[in-house]
Amino acid sequence: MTREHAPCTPRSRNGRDYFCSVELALMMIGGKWKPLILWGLGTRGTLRFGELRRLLPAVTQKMLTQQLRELESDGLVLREAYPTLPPRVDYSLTERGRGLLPILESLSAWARDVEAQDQPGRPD
Amino acid sequence: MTREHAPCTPRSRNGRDYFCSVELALMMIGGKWKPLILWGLGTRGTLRFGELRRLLPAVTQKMLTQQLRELESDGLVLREAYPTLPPRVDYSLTERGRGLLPILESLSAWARDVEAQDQPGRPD
DNA sequence: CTGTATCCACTTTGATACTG
DNA sequence: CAGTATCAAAGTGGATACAG
Repeated sequence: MTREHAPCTPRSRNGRDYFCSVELALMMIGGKWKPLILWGLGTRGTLRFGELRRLLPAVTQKMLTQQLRELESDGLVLREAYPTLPPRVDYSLTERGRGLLPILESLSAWARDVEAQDQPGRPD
Repeated sequence: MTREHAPCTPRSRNGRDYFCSVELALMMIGGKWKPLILWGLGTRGTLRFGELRRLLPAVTQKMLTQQLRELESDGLVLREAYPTLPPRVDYSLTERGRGLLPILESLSAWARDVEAQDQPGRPD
């Protein structure tokens, strides 16, 4: 690590301040349910709102809507609404969102190592 | 993405529930100032408490102590206290903490792409 | 079916003062 | 120097009811 990869200059996005790019990334994926949502959309592809709800029963409707809105406004998730009756809304990952998946997998692998170290003899 | 890399089985750590390993990782690095602290220790090596304070002036003393305690109890940061007068405490990354650095760099690179796309003509 | 709106509990963060 | 204690402010999440 000879170069400075993440300059710590104060910046701001949507009114929230941050100092390094890692913080920005965490602002976008750090919501309580966002990793789960991203993972769901990443592994299953396009999902309707109701399908997401059934996939993540622990998430209340309010939070699911809210987190999806934030993911959408950060350009990670694409929302496509069809003004039919009853209404139908499809959610999927954008290119930007898909670019995050390999990193989430690395994070996941790292965390699974941590779990394995903390609880030896319970490899899965 | 043909395999399921992060099984979404409910688990718990320190009394907090989570469902996938990515969430666990976010629990450990998702604190408001943790990325900054990890980055500081990653790029500068061992730092005393006061050096960290000067490096991160925006972080209050209370928060710095608190986040360091959590990083320590998650095994990411090593705390070495010398009972001298005045007291002296050194902080550094553990092996586990260092394992996170390449991933933080990927996250950082991804976020800088996002910044570049959002604000064309301001590459840095 | 896919949302909003409201209210409340809980948690997190900050400001300030004090200590070994 | 490196904290701890306390209180107040702000943010977050959940339950419930209602709407197009």
